[in-house]
Amino acid sequence: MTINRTYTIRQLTKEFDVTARTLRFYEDEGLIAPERRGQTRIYASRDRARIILILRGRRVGFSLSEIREILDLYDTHHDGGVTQTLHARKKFEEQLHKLERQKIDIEDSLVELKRAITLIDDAVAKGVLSANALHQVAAE
Amino acid sequence: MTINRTYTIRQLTKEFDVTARTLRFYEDEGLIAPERRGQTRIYASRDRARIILILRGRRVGFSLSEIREILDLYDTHHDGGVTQTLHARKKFEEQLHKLERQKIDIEDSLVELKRAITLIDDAVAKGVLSANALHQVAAE
DNA sequence: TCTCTGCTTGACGTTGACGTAAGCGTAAGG
DNA sequence: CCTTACGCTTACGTCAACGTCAAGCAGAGA
Repeated sequence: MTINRTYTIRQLTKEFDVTARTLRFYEDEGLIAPERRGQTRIYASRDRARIILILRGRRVGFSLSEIREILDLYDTHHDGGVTQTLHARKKFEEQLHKLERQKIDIEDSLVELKRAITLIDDAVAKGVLSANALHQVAAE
Repeated sequence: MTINRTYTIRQLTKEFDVTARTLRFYEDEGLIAPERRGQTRIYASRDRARIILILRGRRVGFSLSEIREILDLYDTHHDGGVTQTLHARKKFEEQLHKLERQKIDIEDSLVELKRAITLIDDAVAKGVLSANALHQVAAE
């Protein structure tokens, strides 16, 4: 079962290192929907889980509207018909491919950065800074 | 040796699917510096290589100023002293760590998306759409 | 009671990364 | 010679994702 804790806005801002403005903004944008005790927001575990997804989505380069789409899919595809569900499947696959392409980009960049670093290390070790060798990395 | 072709702005926009405005903007921002024949920009292989780096950097979530920093490092660290060079090494490592963190985020997201898709497939195969099972994915 | 702390709702400001439109130059083809 | 294609600069516009006030309520403690 899901843990049924609740959280204040402050607790979440500290846990995830975001501002309260950000969380309220995500609410305005329909990404989360905490309950209210009077005026004050009361975040449940569900909201917290969504925030985790939002922030990770943000880190991997999804826009908020893309993230909202994914969250909506998790929420609503199961009460739609088969058509809705297959639409959801298609959207999930799109995101999947986007991330796979991005993973390749990252791996390529990692290789390049590591090469640059070893070249620097070699150069420093020998006391020689080879301009040509370093330029190779950038030009390839 | 580096190939010594040149390119018009149009050729590059088509090759990389960006607008001319974008390339001119990158020039204003100091990311590239094509030569001129009169007013007209003439891009060399060097510029093209930089554009590839810029676009890949963009895709993995670097800001243009971060990208400029990296490009500057490739350009200038070898005529600075050892201090400059070690500063460059440090910057490279920072980018490296950022990308490694991002790679983990992406792999996690990939796992999640794949799970969501197989759950959908299973549900559709059985003709049963389990709301609980799907909600698990979002809440974990 | 006063004040402090935390939370709220507007609403305007900011930054990055371009888009878009105006207005002009130039070279080739019909 | 006129249009079409491509290129240029200048400059204002836009959109996302918040930041930054301003002004106010609610409860807890001195």
